Amino acid sequence: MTKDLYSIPDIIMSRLPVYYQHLKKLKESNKTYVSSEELAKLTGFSSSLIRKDLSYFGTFGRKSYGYDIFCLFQQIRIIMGFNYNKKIILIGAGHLGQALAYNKGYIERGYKLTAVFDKNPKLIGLVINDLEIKSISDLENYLSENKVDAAILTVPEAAAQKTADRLVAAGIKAIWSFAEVPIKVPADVLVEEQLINEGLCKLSVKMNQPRINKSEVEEDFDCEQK
Amino acid sequence: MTKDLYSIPDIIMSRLPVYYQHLKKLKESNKTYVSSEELAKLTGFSSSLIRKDLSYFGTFGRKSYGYDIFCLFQQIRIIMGFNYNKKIILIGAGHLGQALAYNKGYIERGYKLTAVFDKNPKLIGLVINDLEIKSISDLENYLSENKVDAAILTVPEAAAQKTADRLVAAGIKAIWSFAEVPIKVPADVLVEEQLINEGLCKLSVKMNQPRINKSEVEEDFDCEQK
DNA sequence: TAAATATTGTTAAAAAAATAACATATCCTA
DNA sequence: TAGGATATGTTATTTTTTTAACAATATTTA
Ligand SMILES: NC(=O)c1ccc[n+]([C@@H]2O[C@H](COP(=O)([O-])OP(=O)(O)OC[C@H]3O[C@@H](n4cnc5c(N)ncnc54)[C@H](O)[C@@H]3O)[C@@H](O)[C@H]2O)c1
Ligand SMILES: NC(=O)c1ccc[n+]([C@@H]2O[C@H](COP(=O)([O-])OP(=O)(O)OC[C@H]3O[C@@H](n4cnc5c(N)ncnc54)[C@H](O)[C@@H]3O)[C@@H](O)[C@H]2O)c1
Repeated sequence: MTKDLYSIPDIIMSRLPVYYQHLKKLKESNKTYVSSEELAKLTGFSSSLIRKDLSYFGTFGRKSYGYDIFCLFQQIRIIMGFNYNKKIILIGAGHLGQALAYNKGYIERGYKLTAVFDKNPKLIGLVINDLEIKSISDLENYLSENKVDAAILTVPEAAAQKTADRLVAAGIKAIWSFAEVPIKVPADVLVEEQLINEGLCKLSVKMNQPRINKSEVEEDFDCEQK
Repeated sequence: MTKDLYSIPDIIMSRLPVYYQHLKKLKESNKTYVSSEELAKLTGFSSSLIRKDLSYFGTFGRKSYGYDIFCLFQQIRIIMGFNYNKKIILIGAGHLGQALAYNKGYIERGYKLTAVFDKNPKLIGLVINDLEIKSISDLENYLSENKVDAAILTVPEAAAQKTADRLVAAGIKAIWSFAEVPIKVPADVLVEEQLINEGLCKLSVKMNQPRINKSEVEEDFDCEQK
């Protein structure tokens, strides 16, 4: 792998989780090889695009055979950094926070959940997924004593920015935020704003288009131009 | 709005939820207008791109002033179909299903949750968000008697495809799936696979790149080429 | 009211991404 | 072992997307 990966194009990066998902599934089948054509059928991307994407990272295929499913899967894990152990904490053990804590999707991606924090006294002390929920007031103390690579932010919108500020002040450099509000951080901190409702938006747009084209929509609500 | 919206380019569509999110926030400030330059600062897209995106749908701006925040927000709601009432059901009232049911993110997007189904007898009959959880065995019956536009799928991976098949057979034309496995449906059915862990993947990739470039990664696990 | 300023909508140019094409290599069969 | 079949990796072409530039127009200021 000779390529400088500092700058994986976003567009390629956005397809990696899709490849990952399909390879994970394929790995459990009795096949050992998969062709770019088959992957195209599964993913909806063209076979040409898939070969191009993969060739960005190296030469993984075998002519007239295709790609070794297991090896390609491992390579994608390396590219995405899943084989590297990272520590993560969760702030906000409400509905979504608990769902995420139990789900363990983070484990296969190389993250170990090391602490969970909340503000609600009724939650503090409860155990979810083998971790006792800590008081948010212990956050700074915990972070000063434990190296943590990233934080999951599942507090209510109103608390999101303030909590992010605290995390940043305490040295956190990567935040996975589920708050429905955009949060601001210094340039050296990574933030991924996970818009959970994005799929719902897309469905709505697609379901809506036939209506729009039939002009069934009244568009005016005293916002005329000029 | 004269443009045929059947084919909003995916790339534009993918930015609409971001505009929506920021406008929602701006709407609560004391500003009434916002310029493409300000939106650029907030969203990270270039001002030029923002003007181009918006001009795809119509002429919403006011020269030397910018965009009326409220009107633009409403226009985006119309484009995304949020002002149109849709009915949705939820299948799988586990951790994630319940979080979604309580969250109400669907309400502002024009969806009304009309029923929740699960398989677990311990859950059936419980009330979440004013809805009594029904038995999944009542699904077909319910759908034959009630018009439903879409379904949220939050059952375990193993049950995802089978459940999707049942939904399709019962006439559902749009599925918002959280299962971590790709599901197959006929061409006339819309599916949005919500990869919740995508943000975690992106964080991992970005956190990993300095390491990769320092070649700290051992890449071989008996997958050499040839 | 005229000049300076601001900001859109659109056109032109540049850059990026996707597709198509194909040369090359490997496999399989007869 | 020769010849057909298969499927990669890469190059060339096309298409899409983004950026840059700017003319047009409204607003603000002096
Ligand atoms: N639940 C969903 O399906 C969903 C979907 C999209 C987005 N979100 C977003 O995710 C976030 C959490 O949603 P939820 O449904 O879990 O809400 P929730 O109310 O169930 O949970 C929020 C938790 O955060 C805790 N909290 C509040 N302030 C805190 C603080 N300052 N420090 C630490 N903990 C604090 C609360 O005690 C609570 O336990 C919200 O921002 C929401 O908009 C949720
Ligand atoms: N929880 C998360 O954070 C998270 C993240 C990403 C993806 N997911 C995916 O979302 C899905 C649900 O996750 P979860 O954490 O809520 O799991 P969960 O086990 O808490 O909930 C699943 C629910 O589905 C019900 N169920 C099972 N089979 C069913 C069937 N045939 N018909 C109807 N209901 C059925 C179960 O009784 C249970 O209540 C899974 O596919 C998971 O991979 C979850």
